[in-house]
Order: sequence, then structure tokens, then C-alpha cells
Amino acid sequence: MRKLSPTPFPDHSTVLSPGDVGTLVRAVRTAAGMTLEEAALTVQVAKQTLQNLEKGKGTVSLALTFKVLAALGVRLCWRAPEETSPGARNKDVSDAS
Amino acid sequence: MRKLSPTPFPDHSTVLSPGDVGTLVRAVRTAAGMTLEEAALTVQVAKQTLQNLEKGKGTVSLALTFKVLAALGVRLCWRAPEETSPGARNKDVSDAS
DNA sequence: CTTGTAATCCTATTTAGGTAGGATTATATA
DNA sequence: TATATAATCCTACCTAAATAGGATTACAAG
Repeated sequence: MRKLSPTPFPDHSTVLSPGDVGTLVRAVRTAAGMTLEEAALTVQVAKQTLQNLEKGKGTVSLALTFKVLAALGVRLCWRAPEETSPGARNKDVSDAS
Repeated sequence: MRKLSPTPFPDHSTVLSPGDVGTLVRAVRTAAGMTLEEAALTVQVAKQTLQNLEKGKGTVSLALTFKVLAALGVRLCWRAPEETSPGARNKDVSDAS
């Protein structure tokens, strides 16, 4: 029985690229002890697609992405722009970077 | 000169569906006083695509989505699963809904 | 009401995503 | 080293995304 080597979680909490999503997804999946194919079956998405997502290819659709994130129990949250223009709102969530 | 009616920001900070992304993008865009076509030009994406994004169609790709979010100055962050399985990491942010 | 403009909707074309299936490579353990 | 299995890579097919362009509708202000 081969052991799944868990990949590290991102060091920061920000998610601002497909690559960040991929790192996150992979970390959660491996932490849960699921193989790529297992996860693909669970989430009901092609293993190739899941791999593309984990590899940070920005080709995956939003629908698929949220489907995967939901299945893995990952939640995203937003932060408004610094000071784009007067009237901009902001919700602090303990910044990291 | 017609006034742009700003759409409200989401009431919650979580982003767990294409619809949430759309609401967010539209709120930021209108808050910045940009028209849909203006924004499309700025971000360099077809106005139809931007509209699909704002309308919550999950068809838009991750790459396009982050391109738009970056251009609008919106940042996303993640929260690990509550207690998916033993060994899972957790970052408490006291969420409920 | 009229006018200017933003948003929505529509169509066609091109490109790329999503998928299944299998082959190949890497790697953890015995 | 041998072996089992996870991960990566590859091919091909079909559907859908992304786009440009224009028409239509909604709407705020004069």
C-alpha cells in the first residue's frame, strides 16, 4: 500500500491565480488521503480535468472549480479593492501577504 | 449623461458559487463607475464574456475570472474545511451561514 | 416625450474545454 | 530490486467557451 505524500498548503491565504487554486485543491485532497482518481470520482469530474485544475491551468471553468472546492469543503472569501475609488467598501479578514 | 446605478455588494464575504463571483464583480465595477463595455476593454475580455461572468454563468474559465478580478482589484482568500477528516487543517474565522 | 447611452440579447465562427481510455513514468514500501 | 499504485502524459472526439458584430431593450436625465 503506497502512502500518499501530502502536499503543503499555501503559505498565504490569498487566492489570486489558477495556480493558487491548484495548490490549494491538491493540498486539501492529499490531506484528506484521496488519490486523484478517487477525488475525481467523488467530485464527478474527469481525472484529467481535476489534474488540470491542480496544475494551475486556468482553463477550468468556474462551475467545475466551485464544484471541486465544495466537494473538498473549501470556502473562498473576498476582499474589496484597497482604494479603487471613493465609496469602496472593505471587509477585513486578517491579512497575510 | 446617464448615471450608472451601482449594484449592492454581497452581504456576506464568502464566495462559493459563480453567482457570488458575478455579484461581486458587478458591484465593484459599478462602484468604480465603469460601464460593462468600458470594463471589458480595460480587462481585455469580450463584453459578452464579462456579462456572462457577472450573470453568474459558471462557464467562464478560471484564467479569465482572475484576470477580471485582478483588474478590478478584488482579492480572494481561502478557508480550510471545518473537519472534513482527521488530519485536516483548520483556520477558524467563525462563519455560520 | 425625447434622447443618449447602458445593458441585454442574438447569431455565427473559431478556439478551447471536458471527457474517456489507455500508455507511460515516478515513487513509496516490502 | 521488484512490485504495486499514484501521478503524469497522450490521443481523439464532442461539446461548449470566447469572441466580434450588431440589434434590441431598458432606463435615466433633459
